[in-house]
Formats: sequence, C-alpha cells, structure tokens
Amino acid sequence: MALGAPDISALDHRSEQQKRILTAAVQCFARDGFHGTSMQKICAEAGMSPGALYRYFPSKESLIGAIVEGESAERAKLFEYLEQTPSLIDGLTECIAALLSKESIDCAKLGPEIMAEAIRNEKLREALQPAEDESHVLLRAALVSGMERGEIDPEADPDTLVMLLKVMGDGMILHNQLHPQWNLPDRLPAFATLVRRMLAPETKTLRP
Amino acid sequence: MALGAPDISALDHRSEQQKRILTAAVQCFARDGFHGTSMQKICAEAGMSPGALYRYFPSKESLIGAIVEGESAERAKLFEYLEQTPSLIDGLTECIAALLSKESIDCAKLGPEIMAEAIRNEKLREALQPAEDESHVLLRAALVSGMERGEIDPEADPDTLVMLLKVMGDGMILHNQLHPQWNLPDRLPAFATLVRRMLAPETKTLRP
DNA sequence: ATGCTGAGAGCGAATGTTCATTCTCACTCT
DNA sequence: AGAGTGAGAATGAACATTCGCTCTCAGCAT
Repeated sequence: MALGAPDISALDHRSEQQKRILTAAVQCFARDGFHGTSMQKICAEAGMSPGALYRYFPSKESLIGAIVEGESAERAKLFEYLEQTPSLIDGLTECIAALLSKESIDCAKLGPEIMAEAIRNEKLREALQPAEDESHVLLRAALVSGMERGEIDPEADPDTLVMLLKVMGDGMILHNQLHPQWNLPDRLPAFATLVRRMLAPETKTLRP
Repeated sequence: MALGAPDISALDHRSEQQKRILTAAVQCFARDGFHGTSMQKICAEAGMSPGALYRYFPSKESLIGAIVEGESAERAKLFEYLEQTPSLIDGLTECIAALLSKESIDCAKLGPEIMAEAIRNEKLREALQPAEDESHVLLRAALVSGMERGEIDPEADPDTLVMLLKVMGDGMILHNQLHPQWNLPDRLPAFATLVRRMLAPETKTLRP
C-alpha cells in the first residue's frame, strides 16, 4: 500500500463497524437509558467483544456524544422542509408527525433521555446548542415568511412564537412516549386547528 | 411503654429523619440524576451513615418511589386552584409560573428526570398514573366550566384541550431547565395571550 | 508457490473502582 | 436488660476500561 493513499475498503470497514456499534448503542440506550446501559450490553447487542468495540470508540461518553450529535443534527435538518411548504402549520404538523412516527421510535425514545441528561451535563448541552440555533433560525424564517404571506399574525413576536412551538414540539415528543395510549399522532389535526387559531391574524371582531 | 400505644415522640423522630433523607435525596437527584447519585452521596448530604439511612428506607428504589409519589401528588394538587379562579387562563398561567419558579427549582429539575425514567420504568409510570388522572379530571372540569362561562370555545373537545395544555406545561418545565436564558417565566404573559386566542370562542368573521 | 513480517482486527479474561446493601458493634435511652 | 438508633467497615456484584493474546491478510523477498 502506497504511503498516503488510504485503503478505501479499510475505511469502509471502519465506518461500517462504527455504524453497527452506534445502532446497537441507540437501541440499548432507548431501552435502558444512558446510565442503565453497560458497555457489555452494547457489545452483546452489536455482537462484538469489548476489546473490539473500544477499537472504534474510546469511551462510553464518546458513544453518547456521537449519538446525540447525529440525532440533533438530523432533527434540525427536519425543519428545512418548512422552506418549501405552502402552509407553515401544515408543514409543522408533518414535521411533528415525522418526529412521533413509529419508524423513529428509538430516536424518539432517546429524545427525553437526551434532554434530561443535557439539563445536568454541560458538555452535552453545548453539543446540542448548534442544532438548537439552526432550528431556531429555520423556524423563525418560516414564521416571518408566513407573516408576509398572511398566514401568521404579523403583530406577534417571532422569537416568542418559535419558543412556544418548540415547547409544544418537545412536550409532544415527551408525552407521546409517556402516554402512548393518548394516540397523539391521531390528534395532530385537532392540535393543528388550535395552533392555527393561535397564530392566525386577528379577524376583526364585532366590538368597536 | 404500653403495648399497642406507639410512642409519639418516636414516630416524630422517624418521620423527621425520613424527611431529612428525602430532602437530601431530592437535592442529589436534582444535581446528578437518579442513576448518577450513589447512596453514599445521599448519606453525605443527609449527614448520616449508610447503616442509619437503611433503617428508614429499604432501598434506593423506595427512595425514588417516595420522592416521585410526593412530587406528583403535589403537582396534581396545584390544579385544585383552578376551581376558584375566575379566569381559567390566568389561573393556568399562575400554575405554570409556580411550577417554573425559583423556589421549586429542585423539584423542577426532577421533573424531566422523572419523566425520562418513567418512559422506561413501568413501576414508576404506574405510580405516576393516579396523579396524572387526578390532574386530568381537574383540568377538564375547569375547561368545561370555562366553556359554560363563555371563556372557552364550547365547540372544542375538552380532552384534546387537556392534552394540549399538559403538553405545553411539561414542555415549558423542560425548556425552562434546558434553556434558562430563554427566561420563560417572563414570557408567560405573551404565551397566555396566545393561548387565550387559541381557546376563546370563535368571534364572527366578516366572511359569510 | 512459499514462507516471513507487521499491522489491523477481534476476543475475552483481568483490573481496579464504585456501587447498593449488609453486618457487627457500640451508644443511649427507659 | 432491652429496644431503638447509629456508625462505619465489609461484602459481593457490576461496571468501564485495559491487556495480552490470537487470527487474518496484504506485501514482499525468496
């Protein structure tokens, strides 16, 4: 192998193994939480020995970091969809629906775990911040363009609205896990109707 | 001491010690989470030995159970206040303000921790259920009476509204911890205005 | 072809620490 | 004396991480 020319297949192997480990770790963390999961359990789930696993990640913390970074980036990217949707509230509803959907069940379970951990772990909180900022910018832009379009009340403060929407989004992720019997995804249309009333421009009332 | 007549002062001592331990445990759990806190740390915080502590609580799990039960009962009771408030939304705002206030900082920090834990721990989820049901009933009653009073749109489904309000409440507790810089308590009036629009009876629009 | 070499990959036992819980003993009241 | 209380060392399990070993295989000289 010529010096400086990395072996493509070797790099492939590395990143594939990393992916395998991360997938196993996500499943374990979703089932038992960050602190309830031992490295041995992750090894078992990934079908490899501790010695092998530690060749790809130097510590449990780095594993958590990699997962959190991936999840938060993906979540922020979700809001890019809002740039091309005609109705902001319909777009938001679809974003939430995607967040609550069965396919992302492991990731969704991780959401509350990540947030609870981030409250006490400053490193994690900092790792989350860029994605948080990015999604704030995207949401804000979507709101402002909704105001120009007449869908959103132009009197409202966009930043306050962003916060309220985020509060509602994370609250739904939380309660969807905590009370699956509520069938939150089925209620999204009703929620959307209410949110629409909240954000719509004030219609003229009959009072002077 | 006569048989069958328990020593009052001894009972006092017992419950005082229990309270001391619970207070220490709440502080530790709020700082490091349930799984990041060792019994030794709680002992140090309470200023007693493990031997002494285990005389009052048989296990770490029982300690968590006692705390969670206390917290959730207290939170459910908060909504009783809604029965006597003239404006539902003002009352709700005060409830949330109380939940976010500095005085209940330790309890508030525990909120997300409890929820994350309850997602995976069925025992804990069951322990939370009665308080959850109670608060649902209280909120629902307040909404229905708000409908009769004309403050709330009578067309809306009360259960959906209860869920949405809970989602928002827990989302705020979460984000108040995660982003203290948002100053959520200061934004409560703005939020209340938006919620009022969402819940108010539909004013007649100029469209036919 | 064959054998040597060194590096990457993997295994699983070993290490040292931390943890929840228990045990033994001593002290203090009545 | 005896019941209740507390201290703190002891116990055994579980944990994150490391170590030493083996295996595989490409590259290269013979």
